[in-house]
Amino acid sequence: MVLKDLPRPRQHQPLTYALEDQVGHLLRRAHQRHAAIFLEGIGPAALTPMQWAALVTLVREGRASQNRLGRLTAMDPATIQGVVRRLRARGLITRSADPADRRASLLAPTGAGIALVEATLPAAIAISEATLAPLDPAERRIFLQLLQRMAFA
Amino acid sequence: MVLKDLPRPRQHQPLTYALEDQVGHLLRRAHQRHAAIFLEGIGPAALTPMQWAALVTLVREGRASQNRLGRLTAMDPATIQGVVRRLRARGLITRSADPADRRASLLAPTGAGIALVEATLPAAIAISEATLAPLDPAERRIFLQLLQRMAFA
DNA sequence: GAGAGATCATTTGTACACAAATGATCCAGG
DNA sequence: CCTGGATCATTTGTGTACAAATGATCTCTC
Repeated sequence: MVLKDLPRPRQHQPLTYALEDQVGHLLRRAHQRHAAIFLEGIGPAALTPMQWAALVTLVREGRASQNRLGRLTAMDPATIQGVVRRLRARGLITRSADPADRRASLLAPTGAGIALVEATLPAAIAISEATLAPLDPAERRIFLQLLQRMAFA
Repeated sequence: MVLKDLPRPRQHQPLTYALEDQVGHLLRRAHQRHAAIFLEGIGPAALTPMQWAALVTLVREGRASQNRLGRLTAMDPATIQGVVRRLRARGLITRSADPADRRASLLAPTGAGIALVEATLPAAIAISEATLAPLDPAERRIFLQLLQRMAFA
C-alpha cells in the first residue's frame, strides 16, 4: 500500500528487459541451433531428434510400454503417441500385447531399428560434439554440469 | 576398408550413448522447465512465451513489419504469422499498411498491449529469476555467458 | 526502364508439445 | 471381493517450428 505511493526510485526507465539476455530466449535459441545441427548431421537416417531419442532409448531398454518410453525421453503420452506411430510406420519398432497388463502394449525395436541405431550412433555423437563446438573442453564440462542442474532442478 | 577388418579397440561396448547426458536432450529439458515456469508465472496475462516475446519486442521497437518482428524474436515467417494473428485477435497489437512498402504491413502495440507489457514485466523478470534459481549468482553469470555462445555460435 | 533476384506475407504439410477428457484396466484397502 | 484412485493409451484442440511453394512488390544493375 504505502510503497505504491512512494516516488519511484528509478525515474521512468522505459524498459529494463532485454529479450536477448533472458535465459528462456537463450535456451530456445541454443535448442534451435542444436535442432539445425541435428537435421544436418543425421544424414540418410532421416530421423527427427525425438524419433532418435525414442529409438535409441528403446534399443537400450530392449522393450518398454509406450508411456514408459515417453517418460524416459521426457515426452507426454500425447506426444510419444505420434512419435511411436511414425517409427512403427517405418518398421523400426514393433508393438505387441503386454501379457501382464492388458492396458499396456509392449514396444520393441525391430532388427532394422537396431541396425539403424548402430549405423547412426557415430553421427549422433558427432552432432553432440558439433553442438558443443563453441566451447573448449573445460567450458563444456562446466556448461553441461550447470545445464544439467537447470534441466532437472 | 582395412580398418573395418581390424579387431575393435573397445571390445563390444553395447552403447556409449546416454541420452540423458547429451546436450540436445539437456537443452530440451531446460527449455521445457522454463516453459513450465513461464506458464505458471505469467499469471492473468495468459500469454505464451512467444506471444510475450513478440509483444515486448514490439513495444520496445514501437513498430515493425511482421517479418522483422519475426527476425527480432527468432521466429520464421510462418511462425510469427500465427503469433501475430493471436495477438491481433486479443487487441494487443494493430496492423496497418506501410506507406513505404506495399508488400509489408506495419505492426504496432495498442494501448492495451503496452499496458499489458508494463503490468506483466515484473512477472517476466521473476520468471527469468526462477528459471535461474538452481544456480548461485556466480554460476548464473558463467552459465549465461556460455549459453549465449551456444545459442549464437 | 526492364529484368533478375531479393524480400514481404501467406498457405500447406509435417512434427512436436501439452492440457484436458475419455474408456479400459489395474491395484490396494477395507 | 469390490470399489476408489491410479495408470495405460487415445483423442481433441491449441500453439509453436520449419520446409517449401506462391504471388506481390521492391531494388539493383545494366
